[in-house]
This record gives sequence, structure tokens and C-alpha cells, in this order.
Amino acid sequence: MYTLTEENYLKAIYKLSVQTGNVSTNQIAASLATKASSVTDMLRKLADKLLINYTRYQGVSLTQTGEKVAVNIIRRHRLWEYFLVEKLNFKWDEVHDMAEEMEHISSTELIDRLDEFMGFPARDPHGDPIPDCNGNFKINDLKPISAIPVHSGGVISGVRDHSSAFLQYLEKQELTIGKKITVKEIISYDNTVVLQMDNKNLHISRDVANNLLIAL
Amino acid sequence: MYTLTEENYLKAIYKLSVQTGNVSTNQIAASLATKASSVTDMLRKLADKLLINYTRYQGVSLTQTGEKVAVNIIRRHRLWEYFLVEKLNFKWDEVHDMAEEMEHISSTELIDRLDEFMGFPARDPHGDPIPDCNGNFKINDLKPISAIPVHSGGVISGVRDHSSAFLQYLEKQELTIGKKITVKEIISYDNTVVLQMDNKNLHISRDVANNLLIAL
DNA sequence: TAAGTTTTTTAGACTTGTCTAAAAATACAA
DNA sequence: TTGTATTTTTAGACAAGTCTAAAAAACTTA
Repeated sequence: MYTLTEENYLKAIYKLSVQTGNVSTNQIAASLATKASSVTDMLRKLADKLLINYTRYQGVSLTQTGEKVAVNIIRRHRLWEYFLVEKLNFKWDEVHDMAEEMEHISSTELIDRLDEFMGFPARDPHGDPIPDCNGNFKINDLKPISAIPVHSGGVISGVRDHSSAFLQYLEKQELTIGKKITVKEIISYDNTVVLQMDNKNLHISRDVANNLLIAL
Repeated sequence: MYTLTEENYLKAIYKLSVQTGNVSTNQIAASLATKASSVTDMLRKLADKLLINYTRYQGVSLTQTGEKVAVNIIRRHRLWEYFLVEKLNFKWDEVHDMAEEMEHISSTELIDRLDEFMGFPARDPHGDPIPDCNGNFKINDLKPISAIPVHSGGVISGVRDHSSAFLQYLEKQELTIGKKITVKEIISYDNTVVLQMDNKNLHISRDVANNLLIAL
């Protein structure tokens, strides 16, 4: 249906446009580790195929078709991640690159049966919601710890940074999905956040607090 | 490691050389539905990478490295086919094209864990043996029904033709893997084979008898 | 608003894998 | 063994996707 490269562009554009609305050539180039000139070439092709709205120098957005394709890639990626962790016992910091390959397996029937096989999971191992077979899924229902007031708390439910460095750090601190935490204090000097978890206190940096998401 | 195209060439060469020893350019072209000139180009590349032994006009064979890569692709293909049938409930005539994509997922760790997850199956849904993680597997331990004497029999254990037309025909006749059959008679006029199965008689053509494999 | 900076696009070239058409090598047959 | 047919290779071209270098457009800021 679509080439591997086209799929990767659509996914990148989707992810960037969730954060920032219209997406620039340079943003796409950075996110795909390629050059702006290569991006321009590809944008023309995607526009020809009616997958993006593009006018020179204006940045791009996805068309309805383009968004459908992108969400479908994300569905496939997250279902495979879930499979790798829940069925094959990989750790949450090991699965990204494998899922990056597997998300391009094209059969819809396959992915729908995989979904069923695993009991229609709502979230992948990093807490990201998995779109259903119609492409519906909730977005943005989690908040970074840095955004909630002192003395409130919730359940760790996701991460914003998916790097294995970050995930391994969390693992070590036992700051894993499902844990209950409360914000005890924010140290004004450097914005260190003091958490209470399992009746112990834990200091995390502003950066970590920004990238760790909770459900209230 | 290797491109998708390289992997497909190695697999094709492997399958052809199991049947016929040294493999010709035209055979490869036919099996990959491409042109002889394209094959020649690719053969030079594969030879440069020491994956095949190749001298102009002489046909090719795989090097040890090339064979290792090919067997590994076959391992991946057959494990994914097993997964699709046993875990996702696909039928044996539906899985080939999906596995054709999935066999190119590169992680060895992934495939070894998949193997373990499924309990180290010995054969795929078509009865083909699955190489273990060292590339070892039995070959040629099954015989076509057309090759055994009248009044002998065995258990249906594999197929030579993997086309969905053939597999669907077998399904309809209930000539599926595990069934016990005995050859009652071979009608000399057209070599029709009369089988006994489940206390009933069943007529199959010479062609079918050639493509249906049994363990004695 | 004019000058300088940054972003984006264009132009031209390279790689991989493919093709067609033609040439070279090999195989076959009388 | 000589001529014909077949197989294989070469030559040159094309599409997809990438790159560098240079030009064009858009911002920024004084």
C-alpha cells in the first residue's frame, strides 16, 4: 500500500502535529534524521497522493486519509510493543526498535487478531493508548507529575520520554506503571520534586517530573 | 544486516539448490518473478559480500555464510507461520504472504523468544521442519504418497505444494495433517490413487499424491 | 523598510534495484 | 564441426530515496 519510507514520514508528521499543529520541513528532517531537501522531495510525493496538505514554505498537515494511515501505524506499533512485553517477556526499554520494524507488517486482519489474542489492551507498556480497529483512542488524559499541585498525587500511568536511558532509570527507582505516588514538596532552588511512594520519600529532578505521567 | 532484496535472493537460491544443486540465473529469475539481467546484477553483489559462489555463466551456490542466512530466514518464516495458525487461529492456506513479510524482522532475540513462547515447535503448519536457533533441522524425512507401495500407509505430515488452491482442496477432503491413510490401489489407467482413511475410500489424482507427504 | 539570518526549495548527482535491448558465451544438433 | 538456439551478461536507462551546494522565500530586528 504505502512504502516503508512514506509510512515513516506520515508517522513523524502525525507525532509532530499532535504537539505543534502545522509542521515545518526542518522539524520533520530532525525527527527522521535526514536533510531538509530530502523532506521537501517526499512532501511533494505525499501531497500528490493526497496524504498531506502542503504548500511551499507553509509547512504541512495530514489530510484525513493521511491521519488514518498514521494512526494505523501507531496502532500496529503499540500492539506489537504490548505483545513483546506481555507475551515474550521483553522489558519496556527493549521493545522500541523491534516494534519499529513490526509496525510495517501490512495485514489489517493480522493486527486485529493480534489485538483480540491479547484481549484488546487499552495501553502499550509505556502507557500510550492503543487505537482500536476504527482508529479511535483517547489522547492526553495523563498529566506530567510536574503539572500537579503539591499534596496531590495519582497512579504512574505513562512516560513522555521513551529512551531506554530514562526507562532504565525509572526501573531502578521502581517508578513503574501502576505505582501510587504523592507530591510532598517542590524544592524551589532547583525544582526537585519530592515524592512519597510506598511510605518512602524519593527525590526526582524537574526533568524526570516532566516526563513521568500520572492518572489522577 | 542484509536488505530485504538480498534476503529474498538468498532464500530463493537456497530453496532451488536443495532441489537441484547448482542454480542457474534463469531459475532464480523465474522463482523471484524478475528478469535474468536483474539477477545477474544481484549475483555480483552477493558474490562481493561472500554470500554465494559465482563465476559467470556457471550458476551459483551458497557459501556457508549465505546458507546460514538463508536457513535463518526460513526459521523465521516457519515460526511466524506457526504463530499465525496456532495463536491467531489463521488457516494454513492464509498465512504464507503474512509470514513472507514477517520473516524479515531482524531481531534474533525476538525470534528465539517467539520459539520458546510456542514451546519450540518442530514443524510449521504445512509440516515443514523448523530449524532450531543453531540452524539445525531434519530434511527430507517425509515421502510423497505417490512414492510408497500399495497396501502400505502412514500419517499425513506435510505438503510439497503450498498454494492456497491445493491447501483448500485438502481441507475440503479432510486430508489434513495427522490423518492416517493407507494406499489401497493405484488405478493404472491414469495413476489415480485410492486411499483408505477413516474407513472410507478416497480417490486422489497422481498430482495430489505427488504433493501430499507422509511419515511412515 | 532594508539588511542580515534562517528556513525552505531547487538543481544536479549518487545508490539500489529494476528494466529493455543487444552482445557474448554456452549448449545442442545435424 | 559448424550453425542455430538458448542462456547469460553487458550497456544504458529509469524510479525511489537520499545527499550537497546554491538559490529563493520568509522571518527578524534595528
